[in-house]
Amino acid sequence: MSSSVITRFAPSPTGFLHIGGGRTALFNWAYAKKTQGKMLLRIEDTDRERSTPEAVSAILDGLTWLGLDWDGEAVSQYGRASRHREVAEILLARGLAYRCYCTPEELRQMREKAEMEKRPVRYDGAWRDRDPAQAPQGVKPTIRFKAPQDGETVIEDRVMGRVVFQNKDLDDLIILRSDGNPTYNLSVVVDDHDMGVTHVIRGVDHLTNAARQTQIYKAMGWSVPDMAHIPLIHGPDGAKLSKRHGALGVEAYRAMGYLPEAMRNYLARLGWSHGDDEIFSTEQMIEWFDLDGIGKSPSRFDFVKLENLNGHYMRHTDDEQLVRALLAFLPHVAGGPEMLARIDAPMRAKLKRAMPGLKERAKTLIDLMKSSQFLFAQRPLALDDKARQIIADGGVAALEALLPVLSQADWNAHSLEAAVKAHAEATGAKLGKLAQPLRAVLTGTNTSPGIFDVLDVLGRDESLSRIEDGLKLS
RNA sequence: GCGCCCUUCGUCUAUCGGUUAGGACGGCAGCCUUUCACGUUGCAAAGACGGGUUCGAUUCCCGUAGGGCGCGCCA
Repeated sequence: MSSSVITRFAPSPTGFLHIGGGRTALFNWAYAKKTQGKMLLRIEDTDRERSTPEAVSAILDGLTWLGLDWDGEAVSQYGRASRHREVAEILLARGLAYRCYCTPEELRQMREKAEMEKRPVRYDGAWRDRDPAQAPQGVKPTIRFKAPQDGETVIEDRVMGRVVFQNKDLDDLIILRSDGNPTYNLSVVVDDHDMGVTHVIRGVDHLTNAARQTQIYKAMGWSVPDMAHIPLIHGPDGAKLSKRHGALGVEAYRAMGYLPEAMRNYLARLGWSHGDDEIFSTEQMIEWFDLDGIGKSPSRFDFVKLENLNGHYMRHTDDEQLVRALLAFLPHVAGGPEMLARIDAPMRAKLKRAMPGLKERAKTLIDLMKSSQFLFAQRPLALDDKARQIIADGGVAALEALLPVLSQADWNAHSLEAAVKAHAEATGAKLGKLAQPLRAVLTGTNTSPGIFDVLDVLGRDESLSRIEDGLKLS
């Protein structure tokens, strides 16, 4: 009994994997995992004009980065064209399809006329019942599906519910182009059937196609898979996703410093819910995932929330893993390779030791990259405006007093803190008045991890030298 | 224009006829504090509108408005 679930992700390789596609893939993947079924990957490359191998690898990379895998080899839809043609011929032979000799130009005029007269834009079925003997010379025909003209086509959608289309609103679509290549709606049906797909999970933009595809399934006598049409993701302003918003390839999210596990969590929560649960591991998501939990309304992409979630994942990632994530991330971001070049073994060790303080303050890997700069900085440090202000604001005196205190202390965060606090008490100085000047000369900025951790990680020699550099500034 | 779909705090959402309409992000205020964060406490914030059905509607039905998707020899 092989009643197990088979889903598929079927992107067309005309560009990168955008965020909506990523979520569709995630849902297909999660559902397959949840049911211990399979998720297949099929590249819908029947449009030879627009499909590119670069796009195929971009999509594969994107999926891989997101942590989504698929069963078996990615299937090229174009590679199955002869089977699609075969099915078109079967339909033709059974009288369920016919040759249409309209030229593209004629069709264009038909559409324009309909639009001008404010009539529905549909193929008029000119060749549906016409004698093929009347075929004009020199026109290569297309093959059109002979769609039912009466009654209705019903889709029992797992997300949208029961959706009814009147057959009179659906015209005879072309299933085989005049050049002999199949079109999308035919290919999808044939492939999903042949590949044993049991559940089709895709964007609502395919809802109308679902009706036409259902008609083809029925014409072939094939059983129709379960369908789940998920709502689209809009930009933050509610409008369509644009380049400025979320219509970025998933690799752009990688370059923005988001962790794949955070992306998975965020994307899952966008349109799908399991009660009030907000943060869950991928394992938990798989366990909980179900088509019933998918909402019907479109959602907006919210970078702020993504950032918050990402920050949560960063804080909860262990130091060694985060160092690795950062190192793996650097090649993908501007300035990253240069930074990577400076990270030798001792520097990597420092980075890891500083990580607990660093990750507490970072929402993205970009933040981490920036906030760890002080570790790599070459003496004498360039101070930013705020750091200069602190030095100018009585910072020099504080540093002068602190220098002997520090140089006599044991060099670890605990002892250094004790020494500085004792000094503060003895002199009546506020700790902040001592910590900020130290932060300024040690990091060149006014924000950093806890100052005693900074001293510790930097080490005695480097720290004292940076302080002395600072004293020379005045 | 035609067809289909959608509509709860600013955003993501819970609710599957009876709740003070809950949670999360963000916002505001406080606490914590060596900066920034983190953490923590509290506050403000929603059922598009109009009709039904019902003892009772956010929830079911109809309409209106708004939004989205589709209408290719693209996928």
